[in-house]
Amino acid sequence: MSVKVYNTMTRSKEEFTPRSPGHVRIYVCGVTVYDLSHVGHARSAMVFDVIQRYLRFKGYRVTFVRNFTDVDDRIIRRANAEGVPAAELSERYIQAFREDMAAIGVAPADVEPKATEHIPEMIALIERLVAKGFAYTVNGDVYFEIRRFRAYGRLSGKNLDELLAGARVEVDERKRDPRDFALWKSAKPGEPAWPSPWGPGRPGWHVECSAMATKYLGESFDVHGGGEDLIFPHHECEIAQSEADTGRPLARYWLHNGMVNFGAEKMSKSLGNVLTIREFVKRHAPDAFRLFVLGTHYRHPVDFAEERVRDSARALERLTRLVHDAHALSRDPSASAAVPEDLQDFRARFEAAMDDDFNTPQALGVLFDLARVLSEARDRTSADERAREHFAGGVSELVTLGQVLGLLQRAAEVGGTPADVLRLVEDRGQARARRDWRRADQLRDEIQRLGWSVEDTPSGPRVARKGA
RNA sequence: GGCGGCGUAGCCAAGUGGCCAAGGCGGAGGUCUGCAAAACCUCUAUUCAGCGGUUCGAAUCCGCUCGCCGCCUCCA
Repeated sequence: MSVKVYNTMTRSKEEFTPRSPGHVRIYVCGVTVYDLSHVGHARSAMVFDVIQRYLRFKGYRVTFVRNFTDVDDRIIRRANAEGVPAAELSERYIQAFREDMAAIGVAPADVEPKATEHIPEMIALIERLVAKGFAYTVNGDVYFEIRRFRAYGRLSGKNLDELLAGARVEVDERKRDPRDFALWKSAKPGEPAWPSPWGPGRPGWHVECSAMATKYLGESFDVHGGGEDLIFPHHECEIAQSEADTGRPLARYWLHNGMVNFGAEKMSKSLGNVLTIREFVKRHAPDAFRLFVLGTHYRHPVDFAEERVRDSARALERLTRLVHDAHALSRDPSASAAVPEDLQDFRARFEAAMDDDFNTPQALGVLFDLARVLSEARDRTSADERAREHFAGGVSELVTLGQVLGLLQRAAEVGGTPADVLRLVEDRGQARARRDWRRADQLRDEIQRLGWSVEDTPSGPRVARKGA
């Protein structure tokens, strides 16, 4: 079965075939590191994390690149306000971003290039564009001349004349055309600057991605991704620069994730309606966010709401419980049991959903269908050994498929229960046997204080880490 | 104004020509139970914003109407 992806460039679903058979090269626009990242950034990162995971699951080798924009007006402004060097500020937020990603289970990219470490590549690209007549210099600035590149506007479906008509673009007398964009900005006092053929300055935003993507993935790679708010002008400009330079398509497939809305409006710094990832993980389990995000197709907008995340957390519990129960039943949880024949259909359904432009809501439906079957199977496990094996095999399949979506990672690696907790559980069992309910309830409270929960089931007490 | 998209049960959300319109949350009933909680089982949209059309057949295609959102400016 082959993967189909929706390509923004052609506005249709296309069969996915990487340029090099078996090897997928992906570039995703990362964040500008001038502040803490919010759940909108988290969604984007998570969407491409899942895409990347799925392609690996399908047997592709994947080279995944996600950049950091660490030189930019906002970084400079913020650094000046705080009285620290821009490099120090951006480094702080790169660290924060990495911590946040780890907290929500988003894997690091294979390469995470920073703009400031690729200035020579950018200068070289700009020089080529000047030499080829696509760019011009004015007093230390370099601009890309939009009219020289025929295909400008193709990705975003913009009509060049209408762009001009609507022009809310800053009027800058030095540009030949208001729609031209900066490749190189000359340094003003107090700004970080690098030497260049046009004098000291810094790169424009769009040129970073072109230079870094090409450096790590080649002139023409497979997937270029990012939020849909980057389609114009960012990705449009990247295409113009790179393709003017090489004459080859920068990427074969352009994938864009929908926005996160907060109170019916797009979550965004400029609107001030953001929730940082940091703030979020204080209140919710990471997997609850993942389930929440993946419950909507990646191209659609999603309205963020606490209540909705809590719904996801409840749903998630049903899955993690199955995993914990399988561990409790199995002598050797690391030995993954064979997938029972009657459960093999689920993987096919899961793949069919994911093959269709990464339809995670449908894939989750398959996981919950499997969970229902497993729940019934669990009820029979106390009786016989074969039922236990069947259950264990089914749960291992649930974990395998869940991990493709980045779910159930922690639940699956849950180790033993600490001895002190086990002792309390044991004591409580004895108290219950004596019908000493007061003592039993005291012990339950104590167990909960240690961050664990205990529930009584027909087959004995069930112990679990809270929120896992 | 230009471009793109959305409107499916109380809430969220798949489905985009033809088996009973996935799945989750919530709700109702039941099993289990010292209590509590959980879990498990069953049920929960004759109907897909509205109107008209194409078709043997439409939530799915076409047209119109209403409502909502994104991009066109820094933005994941």
